[in-house]
Amino acid sequence: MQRNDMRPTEAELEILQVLWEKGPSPVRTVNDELSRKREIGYTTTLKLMQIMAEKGLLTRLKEGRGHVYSCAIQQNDTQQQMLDRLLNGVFGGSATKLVMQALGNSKTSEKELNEIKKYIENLEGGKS
Amino acid sequence: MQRNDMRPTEAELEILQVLWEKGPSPVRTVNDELSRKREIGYTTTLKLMQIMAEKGLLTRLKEGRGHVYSCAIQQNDTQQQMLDRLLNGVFGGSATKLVMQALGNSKTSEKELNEIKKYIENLEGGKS
DNA sequence: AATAATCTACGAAATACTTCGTAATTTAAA
DNA sequence: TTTAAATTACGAAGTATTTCGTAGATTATT
Repeated sequence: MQRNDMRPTEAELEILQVLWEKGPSPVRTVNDELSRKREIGYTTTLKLMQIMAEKGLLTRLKEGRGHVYSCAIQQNDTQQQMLDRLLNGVFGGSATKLVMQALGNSKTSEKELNEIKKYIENLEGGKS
Repeated sequence: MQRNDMRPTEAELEILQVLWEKGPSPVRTVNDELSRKREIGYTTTLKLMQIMAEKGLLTRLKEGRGHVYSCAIQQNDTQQQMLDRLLNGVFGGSATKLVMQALGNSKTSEKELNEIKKYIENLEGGKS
């Protein structure tokens, strides 16, 4: 399994997002995607991705004229890790507090709220 | 109200945590607290807190030989802001996904799960 | 008042993160 | 095969963050 203490930076996260969504892609694709949100030079994206490959956040394969990059870390693992960080760093470790705040100030639909309720009941079942 | 787009850094967050928990405190107290977790020089903490005061994250009052610092931003606001950031940055904006992940991999007690369920039902009531 | 202890102000080094220019390389097109 | 287009490698500048040393000021002790 991948090293677990990786803390992607803000910029790295943007790139991971694209790759998680679009799957393995060349720099060009990632850069195009990032450019839709903000101005960013091609070589900036390239450099970031090269560094991420060195760090082990991405892997890459030669493909035609350039490379195709893939995420080396799971989206789930990253989510969990960053969640833990927020939980301990800002919510004093209370998942309850975090969950309530997340649901309170967000436009979560009734349907989704119901799903969550079911999910909780499932958890409760598993514990008893 | 306080500016809403403040992004405390990691180190700043540590300090805010202490002040939120202990209330207004001098540098010495904050530094002692931080030192329990990791090695950090007094002047490092001092400098950080001075910068935070400049930025408007903290306020301070002369008190005896030194100063007493207080948080200028609410814990709630900060929690919400960082939650939003995580939500959009890593969970694609889906509070549901985030909540499930938070509950899934954490040792939330049955009692707490129940509280959350009630909280959700309350939300549902408010929406209909 | 002299000495010691504590705190502040200031500057600057050390580190981490982001950005991009340029030159070299590779591939495709003319 | 020459030219053009795309990609890479590399270095380095720019910015933000974290760290701390030193000198000076303030307060408490002797």
